[in-house]
Amino acid sequence: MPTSPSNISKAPKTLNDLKARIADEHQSLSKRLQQVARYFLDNPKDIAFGTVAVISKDAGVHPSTLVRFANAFGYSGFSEMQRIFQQHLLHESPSYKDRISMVRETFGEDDGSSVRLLEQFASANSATLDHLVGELDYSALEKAEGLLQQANHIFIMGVRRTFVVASYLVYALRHADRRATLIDSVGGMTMEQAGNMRHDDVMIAVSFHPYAEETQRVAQQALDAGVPLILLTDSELSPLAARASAKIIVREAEVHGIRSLSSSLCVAQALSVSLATKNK
Amino acid sequence: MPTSPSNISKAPKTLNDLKARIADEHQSLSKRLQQVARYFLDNPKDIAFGTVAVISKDAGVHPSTLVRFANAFGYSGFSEMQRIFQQHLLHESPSYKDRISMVRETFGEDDGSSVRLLEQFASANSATLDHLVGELDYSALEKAEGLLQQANHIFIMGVRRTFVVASYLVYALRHADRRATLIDSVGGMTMEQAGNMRHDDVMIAVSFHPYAEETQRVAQQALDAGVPLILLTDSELSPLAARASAKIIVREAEVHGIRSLSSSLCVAQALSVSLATKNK
DNA sequence: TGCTTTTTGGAATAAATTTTCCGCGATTGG
DNA sequence: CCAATCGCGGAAAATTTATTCCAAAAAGCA
Repeated sequence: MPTSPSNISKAPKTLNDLKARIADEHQSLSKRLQQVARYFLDNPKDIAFGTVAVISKDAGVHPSTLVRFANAFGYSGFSEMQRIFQQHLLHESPSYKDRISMVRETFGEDDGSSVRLLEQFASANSATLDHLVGELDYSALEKAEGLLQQANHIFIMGVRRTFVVASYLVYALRHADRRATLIDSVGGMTMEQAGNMRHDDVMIAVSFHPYAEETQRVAQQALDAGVPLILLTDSELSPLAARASAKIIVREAEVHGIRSLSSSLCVAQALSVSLATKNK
Repeated sequence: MPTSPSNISKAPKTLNDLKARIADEHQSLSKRLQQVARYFLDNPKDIAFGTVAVISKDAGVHPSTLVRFANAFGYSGFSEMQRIFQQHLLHESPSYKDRISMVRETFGEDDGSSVRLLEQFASANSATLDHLVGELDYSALEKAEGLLQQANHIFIMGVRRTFVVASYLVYALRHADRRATLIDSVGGMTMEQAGNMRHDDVMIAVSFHPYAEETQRVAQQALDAGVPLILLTDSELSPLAARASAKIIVREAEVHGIRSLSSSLCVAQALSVSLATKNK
C-alpha cells in the first residue's frame, strides 16, 4: 500500500492541475496536510526553490510531512512534486523550448518536403514571437526609441544574414519620416558612407553571430565620432555590446540550422511605428 | 590564495550586476570559462533550477568548471552564485503574464508606447504564421520548388516593401548553393540585369499591393524571354498572377497600417531549405 | 625545443538533502 | 473506557549534490 487509498489517479503534471487537485481534496486531508496544502497554494514560488528543510520550517511542519503530502497526490516524493512548481516558473506560457523541440518531433523526420518545412518554420517562428514579448528588455527598447527620436540622421548597417533587418529598418524608418541611410557596400564605399556621420546622428548596427567584421568596423568608427550606437544583436557577448548606448537582445528560432529573423523584424516594426506616432 | 587573483572585488549581488560583470570579463576568461559564461548569459533560467550535473552537461563542461566559474566571480561556490539567479526569478520577474501587465502599467497603456506596439506586432505576426500553415496552397509551393530545382540561374526582384523578402531569398538561395541574382536598381541598370535572363532560368517576383510597376515590367520581360515566373504575392488578383507558372499567395498581418513580412519570409525559408536538402 | 604556468577533467571527499523507518500519542468507534 | 487506527515527529539511512584535490594536458614563454 504505497500512499493514500483514495488517490488512485495519477499525479498532476501541470501546476494548475495540481493546484486544482489540492483545492479539491483540501478538506479530506489531515490537519497537518491541510496546513501544507494552504502553504503550497499561497507560496508556490517558495516551493519551487526551497529545500525540504526550509519549506517545512516556513510552513511549520515536519520535513517528512512534505513527503507524505507529495505521496498523497501520487508523487514518488517531494522532489518530483517540486519539479512541477519549477517547470511552471521555468517556461510559464505555452512553453517555448518544448514547442520548438516539439516541432521536430511532431512533424517527424524531414522528408525534405517543402510543406513539412513550412510547418516547421511557421511554428518555430510563431513560438519565438510569443516568447519575445516576455523576454525583451523594454528599457533598452525605450532607450533606443529616445535616441532615434532625437537623431538628426539615422545610419543603419547589417550585412549577410542581417542585411534583411537593416534594409527593413531603413524602409520603415523612412515611412516614419525619419532620415535614414543604409550603409550598404555598393561601389565599395562603405567607409565613405560611414564617414558622413556626425555627433548628432545615431547609428543602428544589426549584428548577429558570427558578428561580421565590416559592421564592427563601421560601428567603431561611429563611436569614435561620438555617435550613439543602437545595437540589435543576439547575445550580451556580442562584440559591440559593451560600447552600445542601447542594446536590444533578441533570440531567434533555429530550425535545420537556419536562424529566423521574425523577432528582429518585429522589433523593427515596433520601433518605427512608435516613432511614427510621435512625429509632431 | 582562494580564487583568481585578478578579482579582489566582491561578488555581484544582483543578476544584472552579475551579467554585466560576466560580459565585461568574458574575454579575459579561459576557454572553458568563456563557454560557461556564454551559457550563463543565454540560459539564466536553467541555471536557477538546474543541478551542477545537468547544467554542466548542457553547457558541455565538467562540473568542477562551474565551481571554478563561480569562484572566479568571487562566490564561495556554485550554490552561492545560483542563488542570485533564483532570487531574480523569485521577485525581480514575477512571471510572464504578470510581467506583461506590469510592463503595461510601467510604460502606460497608450498606443504610442513601443512596448505596447511590440506586443501587438508580435501577437499579430504569430497569429498570421499559425494561419499560414492552413491557408497556403501547397501545390503552388511544390511547383515553385520544382521550377527552382531545375533552374540554371534564379533572378529575384522585389522593391520597396518587398525588397526585404527578395534580398532574403537571394541570401537563402545562395546558401542552398543556387545561383541567384537580385535585380536591384543599383546604377539604374534594372533592365540590363533583367536582360541577362535566358529560357532555362527562373524568375521570382515578389509583388504586394500596390504592385510596383518596375517589378511588373521586369517580370513581363522575363515572360517574353520564355522564363518561367514564380510569383510571391498577396492576392489572386495581383497583376502578374495570370501569367505566373507558380503563384504563392500569402496573407500578411496588418497592424497600424503596417504590413508584416513574417509569412513571406517563412515561405522563403521553407523553399530554400527544401532546395538545400535536395542538392546532390 | 624545453621549461613554467595555467587550465582542465577525473576521482574522491564532503556536505546537503530527501526519504524511510519506527515508536509515540491522539483520535475514533465500539 | 478500552482497543484499533491513523497521523505525527524524531532520527537514521540512503541518495543526491556540491566541492576539493590532484595529475594530466594545454598554453604560454624563453
